[in-house]
Amino acid sequence: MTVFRGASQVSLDAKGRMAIPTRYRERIATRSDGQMIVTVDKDHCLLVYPLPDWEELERKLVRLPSMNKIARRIVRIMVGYATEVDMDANGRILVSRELRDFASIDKQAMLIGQGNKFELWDEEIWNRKRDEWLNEEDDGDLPRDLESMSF
Amino acid sequence: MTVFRGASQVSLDAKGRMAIPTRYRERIATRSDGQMIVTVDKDHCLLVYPLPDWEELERKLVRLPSMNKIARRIVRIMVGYATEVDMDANGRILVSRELRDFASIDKQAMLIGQGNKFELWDEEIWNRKRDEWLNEEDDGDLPRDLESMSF
DNA sequence: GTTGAAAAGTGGTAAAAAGTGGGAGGAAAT
DNA sequence: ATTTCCTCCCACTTTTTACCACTTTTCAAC
Repeated sequence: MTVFRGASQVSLDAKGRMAIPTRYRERIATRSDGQMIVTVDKDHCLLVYPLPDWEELERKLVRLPSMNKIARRIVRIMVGYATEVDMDANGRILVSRELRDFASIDKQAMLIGQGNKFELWDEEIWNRKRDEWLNEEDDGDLPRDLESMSF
Repeated sequence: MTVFRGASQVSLDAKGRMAIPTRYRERIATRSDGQMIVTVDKDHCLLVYPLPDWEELERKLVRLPSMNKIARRIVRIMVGYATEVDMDANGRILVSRELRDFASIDKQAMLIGQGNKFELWDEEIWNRKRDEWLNEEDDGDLPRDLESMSF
């Protein structure tokens, strides 16, 4: 299965409409007839899934043990904010005000391909976080597999 | 398998197009029909892979433990920026604005052969860093294998 | 050393594709 | 019933991309 990858600068218009970069459109149209789910992430960005991929994840989420506090919270938030959107004739999706507010997305955003989904960040926040992450990476424990990996 | 080696000064035009040095072209055309992936490195340069080599690495990356923060970040950034490019009829690839911005690449750059991939640096930054690296004292621990190696 | 030919580098252009904004029609709410 | 909000569609603008053409360099032969 092909994966989504790559970073694109995207802009949202006054109505909250966002154009999906062309290189992804055909894949999305094929996979889910343009139907996607947008929800929130604990890092305060948004997540964008083709509908079937979301459904698969959702099935796993709702099966998590209800007694576990952390699991409950994640499920509550992710399922709670999950919003179905459709690509319009111009390849745009409408991102609701609630979701935009959650992620502090105004006009300029970054759409980041992450395998079976996208992350959507306010552009400024993305750039700042990215540089933080790159600078922090030198300390802390690396997973064994990563330590021995050559890029 | 042949490896990429050697440093080449390359220039990008106003559109971000960069000519791959001729000596590499045939190898790339053979290996991946001209398809390559450009992504970012934590040292703020770009990495350029023939598509199959990238895919192999990507498979390893996405298998890293999701719960590990550092691994998550590296994957997020490397996959997040990975952009597919094709050599055009003149042996050039188009480096997107996002990637050029990340690595501060303007007109003049250095393409550094590094085995199965290339590094791409802004020329000025490369020259400065290179001198820094050469002047740095040999402090810190060397890997065992390096200590005992004779050049 | 000079000339010629071929290959590589570089920039431009035109057609096509994508991005963007606006408005009309309809639904929902008050 | 009127107003507001949404959604879908249309049209215009901008960007992208593929192709072409010209310049420069390289290499070889004389």
